[in-house]
Amino acid sequence: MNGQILSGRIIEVEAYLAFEDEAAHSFKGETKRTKSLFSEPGIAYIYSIHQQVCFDVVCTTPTSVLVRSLEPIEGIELMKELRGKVNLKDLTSGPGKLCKALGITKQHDGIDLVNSEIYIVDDGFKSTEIIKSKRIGISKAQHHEYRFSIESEFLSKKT
DNA sequence: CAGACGATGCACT
DNA sequence: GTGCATCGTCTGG
Repeated sequence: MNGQILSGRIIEVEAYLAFEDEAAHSFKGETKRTKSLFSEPGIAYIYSIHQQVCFDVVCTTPTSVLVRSLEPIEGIELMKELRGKVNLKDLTSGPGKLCKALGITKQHDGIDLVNSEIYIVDDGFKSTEIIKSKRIGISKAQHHEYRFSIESEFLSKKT
């Protein structure tokens, strides 16, 4: 962003299935808001909730993965600037937070995540363990264990 | 147009 | 852990 690289390691995600998942936005069918979900795989689905925005990666439409938490790697100072003065551990520890920290807005909704200014790469990091747990912050279908996180020094600092 | 809702963040206990 | 502010989007009239 602005010639500055902002990067972070994804340490927590949640999966949202196509139609059998009552909590997914795709459950009620396509709307103006969810059109990116039904568009094509490999793009970003960015939606607003309350005063925040959340960032999804569309898999097989309309199935998506919500990026819940990030470990800041590059551009930390700029992230702090974008977020306002916050502690490092709070910089990207939530869907809305990480979007603001990375400068992601709704104008990025539906963009290609391979050839755009926002992209995901494999940094070769091998997690020792994938932690599976129940999803958080939703009112429906909470029993599904579609929340996945990885071991991280950053994560252990939080707790 | 009015009303309801939410994949949140923040302050507080 | 709990409660609430707050606003874009969806739905119904």
